[in-house]
Amino acid sequence: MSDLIRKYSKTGLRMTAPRRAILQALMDSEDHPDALTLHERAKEIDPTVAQATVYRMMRALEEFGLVEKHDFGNGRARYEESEKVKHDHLIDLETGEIIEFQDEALEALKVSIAKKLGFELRDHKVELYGVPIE
Amino acid sequence: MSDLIRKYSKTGLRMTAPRRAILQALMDSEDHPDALTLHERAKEIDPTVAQATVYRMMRALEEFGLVEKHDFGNGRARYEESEKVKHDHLIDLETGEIIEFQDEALEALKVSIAKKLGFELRDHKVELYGVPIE
DNA sequence: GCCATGATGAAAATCATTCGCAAGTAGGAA
DNA sequence: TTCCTACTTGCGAATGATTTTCATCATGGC
Repeated sequence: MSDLIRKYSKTGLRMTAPRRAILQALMDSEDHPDALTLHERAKEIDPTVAQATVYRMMRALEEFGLVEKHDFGNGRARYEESEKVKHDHLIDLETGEIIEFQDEALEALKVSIAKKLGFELRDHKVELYGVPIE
Repeated sequence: MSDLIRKYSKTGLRMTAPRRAILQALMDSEDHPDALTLHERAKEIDPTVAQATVYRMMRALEEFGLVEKHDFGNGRARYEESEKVKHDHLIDLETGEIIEFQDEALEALKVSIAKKLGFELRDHKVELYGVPIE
């Protein structure tokens, strides 16, 4: 059984057809869809889902930490399921493709920099923008 | 004479009263103002400056690299004069205050991670969000 | 099965930002 | 200096993403 569904059931939020469709669309996504794209995908499962419901759902999922919201600079927020292993993103400026990466040294450095400044790190955002070599 | 004015004159864009006011407001700012705040400040110098002009000007300044645009997650883009020494930001989640920092190891790591993934780093965004220790 | 509390769809409302346009002006050319 | 034209401006309307309103509907504990 999916992790996301299990986590969702722990939030106390009601399970409804639109929400099931949105959760399913999210689990089926391998990319980082924005709300409108997610709406398209959810409608394939349940054609009655409204845009507003997707926006409401994404906000709720984000508040409960089940989903992460990103702004990759193109005007629409994009989402991905939260995972145990944190990763950051590199955006290919030529294709818009998003590459995920995970780097221990970087994680450690973030914590250490925050501490040096007198802060406890609560959240962070690292995005690299680049072009393919050659 | 200000660096910003000098750099602006090299862009080929015309110098007008509204633009001079916006540039001055920017130079007088020690924080990371958003477009509307900048509009307020520019109006103190030249009360006729319109919002649209501020937005147009900020877009132009960004395109010429004289200014950096940030999204610290509060819905409005915020700006700061570009500087020779690059720095990143740590946002105090309790006060909203923005602390600038510069870390050699972090800069090097960003380049190295991008290269390892087969990319040439063109731009990046690092934001740490934290709460003061104690 | 009942019903209070949540959830939903549709459309209107917000908010930051951009655009259209008619009128004004910087600044190189003559 | 004066002219002329392309660049700018202010204003208000337009946009586009996201949020809210509201009347109606449905979940899930009892």
